Amino acid sequence: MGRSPCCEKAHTNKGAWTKEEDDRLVAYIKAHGEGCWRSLPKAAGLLRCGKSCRLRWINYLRPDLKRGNFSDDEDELIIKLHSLLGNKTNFFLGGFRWSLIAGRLPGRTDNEIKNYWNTHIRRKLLNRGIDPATHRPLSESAQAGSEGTPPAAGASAAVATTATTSSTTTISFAAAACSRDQEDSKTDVKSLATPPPTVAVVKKEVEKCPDLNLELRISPPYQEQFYRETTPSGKEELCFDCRLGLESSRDCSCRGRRPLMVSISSGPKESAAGFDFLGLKSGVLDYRSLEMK
DNA sequence: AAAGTCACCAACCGCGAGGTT
DNA sequence: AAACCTCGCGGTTGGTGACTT
Repeated sequence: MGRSPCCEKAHTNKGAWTKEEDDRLVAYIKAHGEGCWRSLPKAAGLLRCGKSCRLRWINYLRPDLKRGNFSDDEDELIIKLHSLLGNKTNFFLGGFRWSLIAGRLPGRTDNEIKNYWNTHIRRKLLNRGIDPATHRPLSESAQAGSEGTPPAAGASAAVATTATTSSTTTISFAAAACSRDQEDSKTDVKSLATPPPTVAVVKKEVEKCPDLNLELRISPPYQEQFYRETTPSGKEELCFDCRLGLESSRDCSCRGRRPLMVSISSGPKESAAGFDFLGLKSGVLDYRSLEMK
């Protein structure tokens, strides 16, 4: 039954990696590619656990990693995403948070972002009087906590908890007309996460007027969505919030210039309309309501 | 200059989901 | 079907350098 353990812990090194170990790991992965972490240490001549090799590669040795300080834009992006994705209790994203945020920050790892959050952003938000966990004013969060209200997952920009009973929680999303759902349901695709490019997972929707659609579209960050077409020959840059799909945000600075949302199934031009963050484009996710028993 | 404190971040740990035998 | 493994995740720890007293 089963397989043998991934490594014999008694015979593995721990702690900081040496230059030689790094070189061996890089050379091996360059020659054989990623994966098979279990057998990699032995094959590469490393006295390390496969798990440790994977971590070292992903967090430090990968050639596409961006080293150095976070820019202000990255700061704000992390805060917005953290606010949007909430904590691990976020019901539809499960335990994912840092990895999703990392997916929107090319060259950054979840571990790096997590560390940065804990050391910089957390303090920054506290200095602004904002609770890092709930993204609400500290006083408000304290009050909510004392009333026994669980902290909002922070997805206020896109998700609103509208009703709670002792046994059922109903969470409503931006409404979409049911008739449109039915017409469009066979062509809609949704994006929830953006791991490295090249992977595409698309599942066709078959249900009519579903309460919750969890289809996934995994795609590279879409640069085109930073702009929208204003004329057949011209494009206008979107504000930071719209790039994140937070066009309803109070901070949105291009509100007045923005056209009405176009049905995402209107054809190939849809992508030029932008506003598609994690598939939370209004009208894309047909989460009219979801009940959690 | 030495001691204490703080900040950073690489690495470890434990867990859950999903796959394999 | 059950046992066991791999992978990938978030939380946490510990080493180290910078800064302050």
